[in-house]
Order: sequence, then structure tokens, then C-alpha cells
Amino acid sequence: MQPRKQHLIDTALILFNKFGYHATGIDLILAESGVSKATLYKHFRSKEELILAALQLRHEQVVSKLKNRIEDNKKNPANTDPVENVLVIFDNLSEWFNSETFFGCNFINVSAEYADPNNSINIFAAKHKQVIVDIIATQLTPQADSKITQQKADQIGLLVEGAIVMAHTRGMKQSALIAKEMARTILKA
Amino acid sequence: MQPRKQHLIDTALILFNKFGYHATGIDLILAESGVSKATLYKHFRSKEELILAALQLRHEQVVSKLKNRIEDNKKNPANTDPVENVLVIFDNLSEWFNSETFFGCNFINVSAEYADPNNSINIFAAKHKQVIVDIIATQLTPQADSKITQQKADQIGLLVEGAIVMAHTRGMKQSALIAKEMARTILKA
DNA sequence: ACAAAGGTGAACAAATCTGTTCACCACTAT
DNA sequence: ATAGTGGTGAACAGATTTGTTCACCTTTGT
Repeated sequence: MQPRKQHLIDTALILFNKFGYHATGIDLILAESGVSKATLYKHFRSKEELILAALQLRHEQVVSKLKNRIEDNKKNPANTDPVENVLVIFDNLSEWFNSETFFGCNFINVSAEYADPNNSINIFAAKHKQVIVDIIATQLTPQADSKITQQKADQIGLLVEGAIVMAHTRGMKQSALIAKEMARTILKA
Repeated sequence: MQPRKQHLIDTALILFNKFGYHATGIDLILAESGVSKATLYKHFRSKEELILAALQLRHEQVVSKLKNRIEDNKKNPANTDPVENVLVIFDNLSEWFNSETFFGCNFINVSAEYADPNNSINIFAAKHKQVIVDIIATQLTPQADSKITQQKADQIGLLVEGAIVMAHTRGMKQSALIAKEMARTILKA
């Protein structure tokens, strides 16, 4: 990956997330990154392609952070309960909400702006959400094939979405901890 | 309210919800409604004002529908459990998700596009969410002033948001019923 | 020394967006 | 009849959007 290309994607990701996808024009990304317009269109055929590249980057960030969190938690031999190991997701969320870089979930937001289910951007967002739920499912049971595991993973996924929206639209950053307690109750019921 | 003005708001609400707020141009609203541009700008100073009017309409729709649902449920003297009376919210959601007019929550979506917390559109969306939670709280206990009631209402609110996002981004329309069962477990724990 | 690759800057095209203006039309109440 | 109200249509302005093109610059590998 050429450094200029990477820099464009990094900058675009931040601006898209903070200001929205339609509201963030190409020119702002160029000004903020210091890259020329000709270079942008040498690396990306269109704005849509840049959006997809930014989402791809974000997807990788989220997945790797999540997996690392869970793995770190498992390193402590005291943590054997798969339920508790999954709940670290919400600690992750809490940190994110309280960081300076929280402007809602890229994928929820982009889904709102590109709502057509046939649009490749929308499809990408839906896939991301599915991957996250699948990771949760594999954590709950080593073989994540059972119906019950899938159901539980969807429940956790639903709580994650709810916490993100609450934190974003109402500024309720404690929603991650509210969701965590709810998840504990649900999973142990 | 002049009929042309009302018609503009009705049309704008549908289009904004379906295609997004930036993506929906004034011209599309005019073409779809059959109203002239001069008339639009006689009734609204700007597109932003039209957006706010559309959100106001949607707010009233949601609040009145929700209240009616709860009242209707209470008419059956068998329903005395406040928890069960609150859970009809999720039946409401389920119907909405499975209707032809479901394109996500206007207020979540508009919050994504106008993310600045000082923007009047963003503020309106946050207020709407707060009103919904307050309605839930008053249903849980007649005097909704206790800390515990507020907490429970926030939990229900979180489940509602989660169900909406799941239904919208992943097309999982059954999320309303998943959330309903979770709500029952939480409230009776 | 020189060619190739990657990047720049600026001008440009073409579409699209919000918002303004104004002459004109239809209806209704007096 | 006539004045007032609300609406239309069309042209127009001005800003902003995405995307293209091209002459030129800089660095790097041979």
C-alpha cells in the first residue's frame, strides 16, 4: 500500500465518521490530508470506492481490537467463564465511548446514508455487523454452530447496537455499562 | 396548517427517511409532492427548517401511536402488570419493522448525518429519544421519579434502539421479538 | 545520466444543490 | 366586480459537488 493512499484512507475515515459521508466532500479530505486531487483519483475510481476503503480499514480495526481484548482476558487463567470473557466487549465499548474519537458507529451511520440494500456500501455495513456477531458466537462456544449460541450472540449484538446508539444520540456514555449488566443477566438466565 | 404546507412535510418525511437527508434534494421533494419551489420557500426559510418540521411530525406520530398502544392494552382489565403493559412497545416495533415503510428510525438516521451536538437537528433528535424513555418510565410506575424506574426505562430504551438498528442494518425484522423477551427477563429479574 | 513512477497544482467540465425573484393564475369573500 | 390570498412556472444566481486532464516536479533505481 502506497503511503499517500494509506494516508488518504486514514484521513477519510476520521472525517466521514465525524461529519458524515455526504457532508464530507472530497475537497475537505484533500485539504486535511494534504494530498492532491489527481492522486486521489489515481488510487480510487470514485468517492464511493474511497468510502469502501475507509470502511474496510475500520472493519479490520474493530475486529482485531475485539479479538485482542478477548485473548488478553483469557490469558488470565482465572477467567474460564465464557460468559465473562464475552462481556469484555462492553468494557471495550465503554473506553470507545469515552474517547475523543467517538462519533457513533461508522457502519450504523453509513447504513443510514446509503439505505438501499443493493448498494455495495450498505451491503458492506451489514456484513460487518454479521462478522461481529459471529465472533461473539465463537466465543460463547468453541463450535458456534448451535441454534442457542446463535440466539445468544444476536442478543449480545442487539445490546451492543443499543449501547452505541444511546451513547451517540443522547450522549449517554454509561450505556456500555448498562448494557454489560443486562448482558450478564440475559446470559445467566 | 395550509394543505400545501402539510403535503410538503408529509412528502419530505417519507423521502428523508427512505433516502437520507443530504441525499434527498429539494427538487425531489417538489417533484414528488407536485408543489412549486416558490411555495416551499414561502412556508420554510430553508431546507433545515423543512427537516425540523418533518421530524416534528414524526415525533408526534411516534408518541401518539405509542401512547394509544399502551392505553388500548390497559383497556383489557386482565392486563394489570405494568411490565406487560410496557412490553407492547415491542409489538409496536415488530409491526413497524414488517411494514413497507420501515427504513430505520428517523432520529437515529438524522443524528448520523447532523452529528454536531450543537446543531438544532441533532438536539431535536436527542430530545425525541428522551421523551420516549420518559413515557416508558411513567408507564413503569405512575410517578416516574424514582432512580430505579429511570434505570429500567433506560434499559428498555436501549433494547428498543438495538432492535431498530438490527432490523435496519441487517434486515433482522424479528429483532423486536428478541428484544421483547430480553426486556421481560430484565424487568422481572 | 536518465528513465520510470508517484505526486502536485491548477484549470476546467458538468452536474447538482439551495435559494430568489417575478409575472401570472385561480379562487373566494366581500 | 374586485381585492386579497395562496399557488405556479420558469428563469436565474451562486455556491458546491464529483471527476478529468495535463504540464511539471521530485525521487529512486539502473
